[in-house]
Amino acid sequence: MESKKQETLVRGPWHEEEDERLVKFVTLLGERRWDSLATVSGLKRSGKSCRLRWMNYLNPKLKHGPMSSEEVRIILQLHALWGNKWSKIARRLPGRTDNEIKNYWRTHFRKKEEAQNCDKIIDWRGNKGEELFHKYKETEIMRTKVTSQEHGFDETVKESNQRTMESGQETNGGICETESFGIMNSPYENRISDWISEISTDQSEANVSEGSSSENNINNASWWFQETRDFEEFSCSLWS
DNA sequence: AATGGCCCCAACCGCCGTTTC
DNA sequence: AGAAACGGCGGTTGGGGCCAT
Repeated sequence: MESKKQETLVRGPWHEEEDERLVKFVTLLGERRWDSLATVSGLKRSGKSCRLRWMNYLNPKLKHGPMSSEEVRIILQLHALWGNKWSKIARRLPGRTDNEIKNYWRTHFRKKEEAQNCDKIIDWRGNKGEELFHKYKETEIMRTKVTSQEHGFDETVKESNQRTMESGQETNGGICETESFGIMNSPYENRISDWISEISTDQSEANVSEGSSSENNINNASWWFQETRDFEEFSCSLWS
């Protein structure tokens, strides 16, 4: 039974229609119970796969674009503090995913660290690579002093930023300011927004236009949907 | 123009902790 | 209380695209 279910699952890259459908159902049902969502949506994907696609790509809160030097600085500092705790680091970088940060780190820093044994880094982006990496190593040393993780992070970064300011180097004064990063208004985000507005303005159309299986899926969804929360609440939790 | 190597990143895997029944 | 389902996490892989030759 389980193996038969596995056989029918689609794997590999997502197609546009799948993305649209996933966005539609996440908007409707919320970011939870991914297995149920996968079943109900009619997507031949595992719940895990749906969750991953949403979390790493489709979520409109995500930024899509190159890392800013400020983000890179934060990644370096936090990696020095926490090591490969990508999800933890990602929580400090609104709009960035653990996967993205992990990939970024591996691409830009891991080899350099290995190759140069932490002593020096080439100017990887034609701007403050060496300075950033120096700060990273500084912070890494400071990590050894940290006893409480959460407390340690806050205090260490404050100290680090304080020192940076005192030495007259450029800073924005702290990690909290990443909250103010703007979401890039890419064509991609516009498309997502379009899909979402389509959903919220014409949900009934989905029942009619998407064929009988989808109709059943949406009908199946409604009972579960009503059991949990109303649409307003979902909207708030998702998009605010 | 062909091709081989490298880089980047989306997606998958396996494990583990948490939640639900 | 315990089993099953679910969700989160870090590591790994595979393929597409770019670039040098």
